[in-house]
Amino acid sequence: MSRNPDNPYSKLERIFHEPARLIIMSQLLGTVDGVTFTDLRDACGLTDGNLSRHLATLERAKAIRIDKSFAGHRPQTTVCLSQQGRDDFMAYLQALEAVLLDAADKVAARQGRPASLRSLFGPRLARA
Amino acid sequence: MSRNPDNPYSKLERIFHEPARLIIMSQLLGTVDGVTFTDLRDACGLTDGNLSRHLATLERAKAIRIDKSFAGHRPQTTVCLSQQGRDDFMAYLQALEAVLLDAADKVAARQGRPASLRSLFGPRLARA
DNA sequence: ACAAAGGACTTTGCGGTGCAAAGCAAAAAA
DNA sequence: TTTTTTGCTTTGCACCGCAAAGTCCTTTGT
Repeated sequence: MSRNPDNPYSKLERIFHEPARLIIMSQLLGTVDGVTFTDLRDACGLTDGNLSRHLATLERAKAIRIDKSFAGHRPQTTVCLSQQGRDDFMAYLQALEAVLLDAADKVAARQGRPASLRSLFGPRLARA
Repeated sequence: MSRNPDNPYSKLERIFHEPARLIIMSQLLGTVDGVTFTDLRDACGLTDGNLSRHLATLERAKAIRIDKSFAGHRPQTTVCLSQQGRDDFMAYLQALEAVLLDAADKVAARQGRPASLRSLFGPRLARA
């Protein structure tokens, strides 16, 4: 990875390339006003400790904002995607797509047929 | 990730989810008779040490076979995708695709337009 | 009023791993 | 013969994901 850092794989930002953070970011992608800690935990199927740690990591990278307030008398943490986080994550997703297309090409070439994501990965792309 | 292990993200096999191994497997996907250590190293842009370690990991997972022979008087390591490795990696790629589609849906929903991978990630998918 | 239970997180400990640098053995070059 | 190059493997360390434990407050019995 170090010798030619201009391939699509080198753009796979480590910060997002972790399954737990991938799912966190995907959840946040669908929101406008952020999500509470507990909702996010349940939606992602993560343990409290895990989510806490990953959120800290994402906050350090300025991908999210973490607002602490109260709901009634209980503490309530709200997680919100930052604009930079949204932009960076979209860039990461595009890099992922490039990786996928590259692999699809390889398989197609080996089988001597034209590259076709649909026939490689099934009919789901028909929706696009 | 531990609470509901039935989401597409939980299928992102760690063994393949490492950028270096992702590129290694993608390279192998295009081959029939395997690749030499040095060719693979150059194609992937990895250092010797790095490639060696990742190959050992992939071999332990039975994703590849490593054949050692001689070319003339020099040692020559040939790396070959196993059938299981090919199958498992294809499954991983499908999981990746599901993640991508999920994210695309989230973005589309937030913007109030129908899900469309093409418009999210650019025109490259038009080839499919 | 007091104790026990529950909620909302955070911190700790550790096993695993990616990476670069160093090491090694054989062959080719000088 | 000494040096350099080739073709790898091993070592060391710093980082990191994860589960378990801990903290602090609130609510619910009794």
